[in-house]
Amino acid sequence: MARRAANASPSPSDLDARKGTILEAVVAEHIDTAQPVGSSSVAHSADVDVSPATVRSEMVALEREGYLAQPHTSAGRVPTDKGYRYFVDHLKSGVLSSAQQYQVRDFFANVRGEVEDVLEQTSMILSQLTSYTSVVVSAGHGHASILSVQLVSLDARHQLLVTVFSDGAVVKHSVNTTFDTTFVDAAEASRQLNALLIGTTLGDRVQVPSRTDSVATLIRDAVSVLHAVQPTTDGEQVYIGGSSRVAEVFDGVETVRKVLSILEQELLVVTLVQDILNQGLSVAIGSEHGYESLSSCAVIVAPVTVDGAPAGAVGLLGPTRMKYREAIAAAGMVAQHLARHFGGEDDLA
Amino acid sequence: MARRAANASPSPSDLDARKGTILEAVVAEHIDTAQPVGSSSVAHSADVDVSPATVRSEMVALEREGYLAQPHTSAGRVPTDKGYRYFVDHLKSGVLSSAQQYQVRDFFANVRGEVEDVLEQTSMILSQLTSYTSVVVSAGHGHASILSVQLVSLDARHQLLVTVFSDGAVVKHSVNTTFDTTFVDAAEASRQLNALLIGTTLGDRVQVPSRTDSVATLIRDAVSVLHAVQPTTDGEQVYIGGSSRVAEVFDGVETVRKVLSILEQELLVVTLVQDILNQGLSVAIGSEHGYESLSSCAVIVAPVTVDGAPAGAVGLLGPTRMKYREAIAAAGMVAQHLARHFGGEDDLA
DNA sequence: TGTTAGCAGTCAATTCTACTGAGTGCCAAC
DNA sequence: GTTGGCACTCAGTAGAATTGACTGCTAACA
Repeated sequence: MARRAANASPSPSDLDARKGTILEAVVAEHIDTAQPVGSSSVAHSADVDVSPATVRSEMVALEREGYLAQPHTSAGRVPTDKGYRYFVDHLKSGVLSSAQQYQVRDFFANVRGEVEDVLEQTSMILSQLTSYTSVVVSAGHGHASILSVQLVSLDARHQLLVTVFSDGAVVKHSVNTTFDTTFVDAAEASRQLNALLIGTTLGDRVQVPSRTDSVATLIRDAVSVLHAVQPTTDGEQVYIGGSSRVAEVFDGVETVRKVLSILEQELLVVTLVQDILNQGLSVAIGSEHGYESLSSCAVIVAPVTVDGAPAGAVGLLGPTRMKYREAIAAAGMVAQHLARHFGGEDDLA
Repeated sequence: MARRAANASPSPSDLDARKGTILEAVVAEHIDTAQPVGSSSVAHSADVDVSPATVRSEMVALEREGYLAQPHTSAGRVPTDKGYRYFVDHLKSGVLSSAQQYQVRDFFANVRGEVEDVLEQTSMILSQLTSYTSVVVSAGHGHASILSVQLVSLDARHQLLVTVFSDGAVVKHSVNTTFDTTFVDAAEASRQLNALLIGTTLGDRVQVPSRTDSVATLIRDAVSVLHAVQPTTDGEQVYIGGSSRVAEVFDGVETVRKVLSILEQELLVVTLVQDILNQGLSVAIGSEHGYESLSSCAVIVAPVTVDGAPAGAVGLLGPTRMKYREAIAAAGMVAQHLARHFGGEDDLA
């Protein structure tokens, strides 16, 4: 896969072959064992055939260049974020085990129900597949056009504005008035709102009636409520799967707490995923994403594109020493299946 | 508050005054310190004025009767679930600090937005107030009547059925057909569905047309999709606040994982809360609720009643050694404000 | 010049031991 | 029935000794 980071350091940061091999061996072993890696185990690893002493001198160099770090003098080396970055950038693309592939295919072949349910279940299966916490983000309907709007009266002063978008999203907004509204007025407002809004997107400005009668006021209120999108979001949904994995995968109560606390804030998660995609990355390691409290995490994202338009993303959140190969493969495969699932193919539900 | 458990043991399990005082002192101190409690600290506590030796002999009795347990020979005593139960049953009702009361009042005075948002924020504030994980459950719309149904065409074979309930809930269902549907047919089906369903509840059976034309088929499909409620749920929503608290409040990775894993399963949480309410309890301690993996948890629930009908519940989840007095008071106060917020009072949003 | 073996040194982690002190149960005196 | 006192238990801790997994350095080697 060997995705190059768009924001990679000016020099291509390519190490000579032997240093590269050694670094990769260190990272691979550290991911496996979670322990500092010593020179001898690297020297005995498959791709390296120099003595421990040579490995040691190379490690000194790698440490000086910032790829490795030493917890204390008499310990082995541990990769830094930069070390992981090199590793990920030079990763050969992986594939899932056939059992896992089967599981994904089987899931998408049989999944039924509303979009929301599918995304939620997708998130669960992705987490199950990787044993990391997964995140599925669906794009907002900011660019979807309106198919229908309807005002439903709850009582004389409370209306419910129900809007249906071309992407199948249904959104409700309360419209409260300071005057009583008759059913007739509500129906008339509904009719005019439809005429006004169908085919527009939330970004389009529309010409609202300036009259002062109750129907016109109702229409103005409804449009303004509808268009009052949050500055930070336009209806993205987040589905988090396997948040309990956080407790398994990270060590230290404080880390677990921090990560959970981030996951609680859905807006933050959306922003995080979009930031990473905007940086052109597919993996953000440690401090790369700029979220202080996720500095011991790596985030993998795979965009989901339906009919050429971005439709969301799937992500995985794990420790920096996560199994990148498998996780990237899983996220990629799920993203692809998700895209196909929502792309033209008719689902038989 | 001194709520008696509906399922309390046959005998009212009332200890003589001194035993009771001692037990309460043990529980109170254990809640405070998380440490086994010894005879001397109990003897020196405010409400007890006998010597440590006497306390010891009473403790032996309390242990024999199952209220206390000893982690090991030379340690103090720790309350059992039964001990906590006694403590909770004899708890005097507490009140929140005035700062906390102010916070709740202020919150409910200023909160705006859709029901869902209010509930979500309520859950957050309750968690913040108590530093436990909070759960807010809204009742399903199984008993709400239908205000409006509308079929919106996504394309020739995919319709969206949008249903508005009298409680303000909006629900969508996909209706997919194997034949092409014209806009005219969809509109006609929509009209007839309205005539058929408005005023009914999901429990009511309705007479669907038996004709075989496309409009009638569409109507039948729509009604069956709508009425195909899950056997286990009828649209309850769960809002969980402060799940990151789990990491602070429980010790042991495994416990944290188990609890998070329960919280991930929203259906389970709804069932749990309803089970507890059905048992007539307001607090379920340890094994009382029958969920194996929550055996080290206590759950506090307070029902929310709007206009005489159950409208949901708020809950708190903490370790068995939680601060019951404060937590019960907080849950109670929030439940009450929530009821008032949705009961008749006009919100000015 | 780059690679290697060997060696001395470092330091976290482990193990062992001894000790401390909180807490008990029991008993005899009140 | 209550209490003080005493012997006993045992988890937790602190300190010392040991281990062993590393390193960096240096001298020999190809």
